[in-house]
Amino acid sequence: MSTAQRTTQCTTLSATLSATLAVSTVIFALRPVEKHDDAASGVMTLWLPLVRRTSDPHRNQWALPGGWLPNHEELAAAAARTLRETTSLTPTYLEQLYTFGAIGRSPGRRVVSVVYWALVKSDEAAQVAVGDNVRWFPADSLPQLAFDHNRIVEYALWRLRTKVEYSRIAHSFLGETFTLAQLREVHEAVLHRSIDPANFRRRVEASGDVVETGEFLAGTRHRPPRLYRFNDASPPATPPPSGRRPSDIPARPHSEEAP
Amino acid sequence: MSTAQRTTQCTTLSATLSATLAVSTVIFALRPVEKHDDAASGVMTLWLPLVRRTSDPHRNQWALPGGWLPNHEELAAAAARTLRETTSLTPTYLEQLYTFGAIGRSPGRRVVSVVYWALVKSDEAAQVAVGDNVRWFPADSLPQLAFDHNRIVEYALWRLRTKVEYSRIAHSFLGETFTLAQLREVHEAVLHRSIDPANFRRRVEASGDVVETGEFLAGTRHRPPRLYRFNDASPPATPPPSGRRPSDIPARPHSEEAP
DNA sequence: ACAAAAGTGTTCGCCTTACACCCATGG
DNA sequence: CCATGGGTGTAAGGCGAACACTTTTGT
Repeated sequence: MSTAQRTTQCTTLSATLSATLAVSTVIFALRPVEKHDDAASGVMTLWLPLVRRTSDPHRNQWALPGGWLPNHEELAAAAARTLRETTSLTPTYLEQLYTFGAIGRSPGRRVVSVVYWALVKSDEAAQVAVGDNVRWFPADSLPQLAFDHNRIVEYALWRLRTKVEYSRIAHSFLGETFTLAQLREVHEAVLHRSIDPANFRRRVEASGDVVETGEFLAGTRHRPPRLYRFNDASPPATPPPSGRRPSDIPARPHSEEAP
Repeated sequence: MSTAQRTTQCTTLSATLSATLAVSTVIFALRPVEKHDDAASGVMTLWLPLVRRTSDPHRNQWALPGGWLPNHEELAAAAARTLRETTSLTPTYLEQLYTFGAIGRSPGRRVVSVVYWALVKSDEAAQVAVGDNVRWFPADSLPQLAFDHNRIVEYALWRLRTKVEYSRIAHSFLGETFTLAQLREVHEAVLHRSIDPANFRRRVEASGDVVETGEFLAGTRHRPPRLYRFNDASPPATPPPSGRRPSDIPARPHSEEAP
């Protein structure tokens, strides 16, 4: 096949079908809420990092990290890569959220965005180099974002809040070991309401999602709390296309792609 | 911009990024299960229509209805159209399921498929013209399908079964009015297990999702059952990006696209 | 000793389940 | 009048919400 032929075919394809494919990610982390005087209070809330656009549709507006999908890269891998390149974060949780493809969503050409959502640990989030083009925003009070990104974040927030109640994704915000109070803080920050410590303890212990380490956390102002660890053996209760159903199909390593 | 320039740019785009975008749909309907002698028993089960591929990757294998995404057509509209063109069905429910884009899923070029799932009413499903290239299959025992379509159907089935328990999509299988026994049949067929009629009645009545019509269904072998109607005023309890959250954002007519 | 957080016990009300029972109609 | 599905009553078990209470540490 000559170059001319290939080029012609491409023109046809691109004119009649073929919108441009992009991948974006909504990243959530828990960070201490700021006081007026830039001191940090102990209370944690949901934040997300945004990047400032440097090119033209919506130049200078804040937007979700993302980029075009390279032909040779898996969807989830592209999400993880663009996320790392723009914010230098590594997610502990990454799942496809939704695909946005309405015709008018990007001025000019048709763009279809496969959007992922990610959770990162608090300590890692603290190390992000913020600058003129990357900044954290409180998830509940965002400025006006580029494209339809406000709606996307809103949907991702809803997804996070509903999913935290029936799955164990809250662990993704925490380190290897944690106290039940810390785990409760995560739930309280995500759902932003207070939770009865006694009932929370019993619910979590009964779920089998955590196991005692035997260790205690030292250095607290008062009685030292037990440290727990995530229980890898308990069932996921959720199957986005690779979090497989119990039976049949052989699981594949680490991606959520079905072939 | 000259034609040459445009063509060159296109070649670049298509070589480095831009996979091809497709839309497919998993369609579910309830149909009476077949007996060995081709008589129909009264029991209903889940079926889905598949089309036989006529072109080359996986030629002659069964596959989900679908097609390439035209540049000027909304995602959901493309799903509804390809579904109508291949099976002449009109869905009463249509929702985005997931986007499958793994590199090896289609031999040759990279294809990213935005997959929808749909429900159609039983009486309409009965009128589908089956032929050599369109046929109904029981959802639980499919042949080997083209591409990754077996996995896609498996995921759609899981989605249907979990969603039927907390939302009112079961109504989408039924007509304008229905008896509680018919509604229960839908649940039983989807979940394939029997449900206590007494408890089911109370649960549904308490949910507020249905209202009595005052009419009764005549012509049954025994006591005539009440007819109910779907209650449009009760809350959706579910928000794929347009099934909006209670508050803030103005609802948009009928599509699930966020702009 | 006292404040404050860790952790335990107990009660209440709601919802689901199981199952016994009555009701209405066609044959 | 009786078989069959429509429809009602009721009691037991599970689970979350509320809240009183005990335990253990640092200061």
